[in-house]
Amino acid sequence: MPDIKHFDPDATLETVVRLFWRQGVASTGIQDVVTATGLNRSSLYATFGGKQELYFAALRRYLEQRSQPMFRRLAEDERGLPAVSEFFAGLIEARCSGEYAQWGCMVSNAHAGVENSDPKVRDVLDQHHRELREAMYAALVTAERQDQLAPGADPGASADLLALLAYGVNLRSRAGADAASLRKTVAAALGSLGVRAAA
Amino acid sequence: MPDIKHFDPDATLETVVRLFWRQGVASTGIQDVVTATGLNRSSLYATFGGKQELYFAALRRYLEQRSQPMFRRLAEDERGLPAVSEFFAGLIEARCSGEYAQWGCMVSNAHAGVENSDPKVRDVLDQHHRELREAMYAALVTAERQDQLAPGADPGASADLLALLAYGVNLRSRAGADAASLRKTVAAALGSLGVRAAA
DNA sequence: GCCATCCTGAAATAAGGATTCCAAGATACT
DNA sequence: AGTATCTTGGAATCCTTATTTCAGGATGGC
Repeated sequence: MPDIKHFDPDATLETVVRLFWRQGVASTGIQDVVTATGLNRSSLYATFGGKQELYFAALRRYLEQRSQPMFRRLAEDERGLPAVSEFFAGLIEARCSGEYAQWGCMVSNAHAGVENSDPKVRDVLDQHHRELREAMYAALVTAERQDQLAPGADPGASADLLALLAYGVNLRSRAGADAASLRKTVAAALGSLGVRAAA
Repeated sequence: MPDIKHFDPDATLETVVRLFWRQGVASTGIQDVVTATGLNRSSLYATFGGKQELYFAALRRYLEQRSQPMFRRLAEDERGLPAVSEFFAGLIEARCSGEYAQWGCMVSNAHAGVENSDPKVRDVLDQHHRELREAMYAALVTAERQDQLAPGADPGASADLLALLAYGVNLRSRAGADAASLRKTVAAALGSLGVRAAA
């Protein structure tokens, strides 16, 4: 009966993610998407709908494919503070060097743009924040069980703090902040939480 | 000889600041500026140049009129930790309620957009960060002199941390984060620095 | 091999973007 | 008052935008 798709929607969406991630939604035209994906306008609209829906699909994909795996790894790491330390080390590495250097975080970027006026987008932002905070909280509770936290340190409040700190890292790295100084800042934050600074 | 301007460039620029602050540069058209300021395209271009120059002038004005006064007040406050605490209280208040609620910080927003690809813009972002950090540092050194800091707390590293935390507050508040939870997070951060949580 | 069904390509549409131009009006010095 | 100089309003320019349309090509069950 019908013809089948002549392209891979998933690979296409991944290309679109990178476009919106780097340039934001307002500065990315459909023409950019057409050029980057190599497929046709008609196929784009037929598969994903308009620009707004395309952006939303890309944002969701970023959350699921990029953010959540990191959150899961953090939450399930049983080492406590070293897990948190490693999370930030990986974050800073990814933000400051390699293919995605100075791209920031697509979700963090979405906070600052007009994207966030769409309620569905805002839901994704809130979900991202909630999941980041809870992963951090899980790691800190694990740390507390292993007596890695300074007396009086509250895992809940500390999770909030470290989550916000991650947004700061994402933002500043997009403007070219130095990886070394970001690492030092994170180390200081973790040092103030733990009985001893975590490697 | 010449005619004089029939409008106040300074008041106009303030209007433009609010446009770019709220919507970003990519989503704000010259038509929006014309409508909001009430003046004519010709006058706009003759006075400020094109859109990019207009945005840059607005960004500088934001830094000078909005950010730097806050930084100065923080740096010159002799109370130590209560000065830092009050800085964040005012920040959260301004970001979450009143005229500019959910607008975020124009400089923080610029980090996430394509604005930051302009080297001149990036210089402003760096200057903003440097001045924020140094104001924070000055307040923390004052706090240290008054024995308000926990033993082993480093004012330099803590200044870095609190500066990044401010970006996190700016970002999350733009997406509608709750003022109360932001306050709690900041309180926890300051509590981990001081011998006792500052009011 | 047929045909309904979908995909594809490229052009067409309609709206909006930034920027420029020019004639008309206002100014302040001589 | 005259005039050179600037400002102003509004139209005009040219480019880019998102979205739609449609004719033709490919597909797979019958």
